[in-house]
Amino acid sequence: MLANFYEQAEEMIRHTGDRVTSARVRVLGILLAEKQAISHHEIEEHMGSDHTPNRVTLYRILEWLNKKGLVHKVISGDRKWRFRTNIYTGSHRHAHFKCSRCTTVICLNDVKAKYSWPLPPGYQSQEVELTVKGLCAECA
Amino acid sequence: MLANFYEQAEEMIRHTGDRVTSARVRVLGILLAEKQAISHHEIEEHMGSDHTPNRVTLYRILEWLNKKGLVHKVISGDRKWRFRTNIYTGSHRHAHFKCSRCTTVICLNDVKAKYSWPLPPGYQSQEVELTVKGLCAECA
DNA sequence: AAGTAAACGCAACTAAGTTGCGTTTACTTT
DNA sequence: AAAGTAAACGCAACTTAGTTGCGTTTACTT
Repeated sequence: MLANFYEQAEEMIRHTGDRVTSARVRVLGILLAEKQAISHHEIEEHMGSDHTPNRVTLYRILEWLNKKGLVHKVISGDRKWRFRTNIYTGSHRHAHFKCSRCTTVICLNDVKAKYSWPLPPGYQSQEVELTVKGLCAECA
Repeated sequence: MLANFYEQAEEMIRHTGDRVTSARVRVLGILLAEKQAISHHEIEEHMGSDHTPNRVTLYRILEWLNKKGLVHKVISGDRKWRFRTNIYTGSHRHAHFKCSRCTTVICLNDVKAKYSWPLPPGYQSQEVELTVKGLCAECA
């Protein structure tokens, strides 16, 4: 199962023209398998503690994936960046829901259609970071 | 000018029933005078370096103001909390715009009306944190 | 197979925010 | 007005996310 994601990840990374390293493949593979936006720390947990890349390397890989458009970053109330592949969304413009009790984060893809913000004249929107906080179905 | 804000701040704080301390009055006064959401650090700069309260105290005051509903917190991409009085908005549900070049933050009050998020069944929304990032009129 | 620049790992650092605890102070009681 | 008290405060030490510099390794090129 996961192997498929690794293959896909390798393909995507090769396609960027930059180097295909095992760490990049594994990180992107994990993010492809995961449907949620997950944190740096959660990614580390998904890799066997044996061959987890160095913390700094992981940050650099995530930053690189973001720069290449394979992944996007979401900030939420706990001051942590979370990462999610762009493959299912195709756009940066969508929201996340974070349960204040169980802290699970889900993506609110439906919101995408609603982004017609009335920005002041002359303003240009590049990216939208949104977190709706509340209680999920299980915790409500 | 600022004196008016301090008076108003004192009135608001007294109204909570909790203690009226000079630090609370000054912090809230600054936030009332400021139209933007500003960071902890920016608040410190607004106070004379002479009588700035301790960093920890400032955090605690801001947390208290938030708990009392006089202020709300906004997170944005730089992982910093920013604070803004609720007096002009009356609701937590509004967005902020942050210019990626000059880093100025403004409030997008008009967005308020648009919050009819299609949350999954059973989910309850408590708070919305949204930052639209892009270029403001001067930097575009 | 050798060369090279891009990735990586390590150590040390920064910056935001938190915790514990002893001291001060706004308010209450007398 | 003076004394008592719990809430605020200040200090020091800590935590956690993320960054920087630099020497070493490795994916790709020739």
